[in-house]
Amino acid sequence: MIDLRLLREDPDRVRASQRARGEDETIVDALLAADERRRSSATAFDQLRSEQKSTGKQVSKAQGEERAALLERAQALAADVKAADAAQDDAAAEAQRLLLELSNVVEDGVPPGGEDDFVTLEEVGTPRDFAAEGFEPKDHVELGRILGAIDVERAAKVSGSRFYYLTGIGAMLELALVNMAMAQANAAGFTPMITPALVRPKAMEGTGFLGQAAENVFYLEKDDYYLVGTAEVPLGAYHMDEILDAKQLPLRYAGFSPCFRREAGTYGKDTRGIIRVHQFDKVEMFVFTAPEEAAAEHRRLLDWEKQFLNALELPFRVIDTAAGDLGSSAARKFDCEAWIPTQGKYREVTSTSNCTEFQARRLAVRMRDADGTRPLATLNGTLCAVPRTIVAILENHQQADGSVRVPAALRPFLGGREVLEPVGAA
RNA sequence: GGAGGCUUCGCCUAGUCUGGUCUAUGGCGCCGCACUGCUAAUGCGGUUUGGGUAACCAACCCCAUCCCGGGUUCAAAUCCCGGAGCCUCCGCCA
Repeated sequence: MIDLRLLREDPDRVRASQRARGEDETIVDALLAADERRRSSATAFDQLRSEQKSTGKQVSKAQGEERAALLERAQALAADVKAADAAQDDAAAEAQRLLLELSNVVEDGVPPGGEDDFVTLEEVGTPRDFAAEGFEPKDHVELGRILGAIDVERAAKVSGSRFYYLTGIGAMLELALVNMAMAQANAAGFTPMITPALVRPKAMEGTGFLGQAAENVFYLEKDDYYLVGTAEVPLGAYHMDEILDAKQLPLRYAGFSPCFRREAGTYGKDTRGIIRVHQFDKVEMFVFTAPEEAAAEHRRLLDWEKQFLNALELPFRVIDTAAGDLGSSAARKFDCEAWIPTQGKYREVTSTSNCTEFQARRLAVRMRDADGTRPLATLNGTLCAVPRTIVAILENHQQADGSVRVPAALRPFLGGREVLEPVGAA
């Protein structure tokens, strides 16, 4: 949630932000009115309650007729207080409901527009020229079959579409990538974490996934649990309702978790292979830091993402996502998109968001320093989303015979292996 | 799944039986000040969080907050009901 003081003092900025996102801007005025009602009803309640308390105290001291009179007055007050309390609760709930609907205020410099209006910040590496090398690149599904690494057909039998088995070297490849990512994160000062994948509604709502993203969330109604779509949820909620000492900031966590996504509204998109799946594993970076540090930390997260992709020798580009394509919690988002040879385009493999104080307010995570107690900033970034990284590695490092070269940095995590060799058909 | 115990202002804790003086006790930690020939000891003061009010900052003041939500009552940390979390034991289980 955003700062109500900002909303009161500079509503135009919030309106402009909503407009840039392509979201409802009338909510700003509705919220301003609701906040006004909340405050006036709270003041009314406070006054009545104050009178009730002092009257109650007099009752305990009074005797005889005076006591009877006070009691009568106190009884009347009790009814008034009850009504005022209910009115206050209603007003507060309405204001809170609207506040939770409002997305984060976008950072200055974010490109306006929708999904296609991103700005490319840089291109790293050069896509291979397979024509010049004299062979047609195979896609990751074919390579996965040849290598005995990916089985989507049997996954469809067992779980339906958008599922996969990683088999043999494919399974080993996931473990190697995860270990490599964790090693890099640990070296950079992150605390490795293995997190819950089922969370309570509060954690989901606090991190901002029950708004526009809700349709992509798996929910276990019988138990009132949500399946997380990213470790961002359990990592962000980790310090829920806590006040962190500014001296221990920034707190950097690298969480490994399964991720579950319904992929509603993506019918027909990426139906082949493991680009878009209902379940995958990911190593996610998450940072709690002072708000004034957030923008710089965002760049650092991007640098760590680039470091990982560079270590895997993948050609990629970095884009500055347009306002309309931001998640509700994010003020700014950078995506790294790896080159996918058989698609002839760049596809998102990692993403880093600066959520400023938005999530921290919802989760009640605060910091204490010389300036007192105040909300802090949260940021997140993908270090390694396993399936898409595997796709990029297989396709970019494939050789004419269907084998795949292992990038040097990954070899120590694969027992020194330099090439993934085709296996006989299963 | 069954039985029991527990949850108080960072941590530990008193208070709950017997409702009002709880405006919540004490210790630890932390902050400030004083003092001693030094960053130790001692003394004094402060230290839940949120909202409102106020606005240069702050203080003062008011309300809420004793796990959460209801209820009883003029009045609830305290009594009643429901829920959550943690712990122990039994059962089951990777």
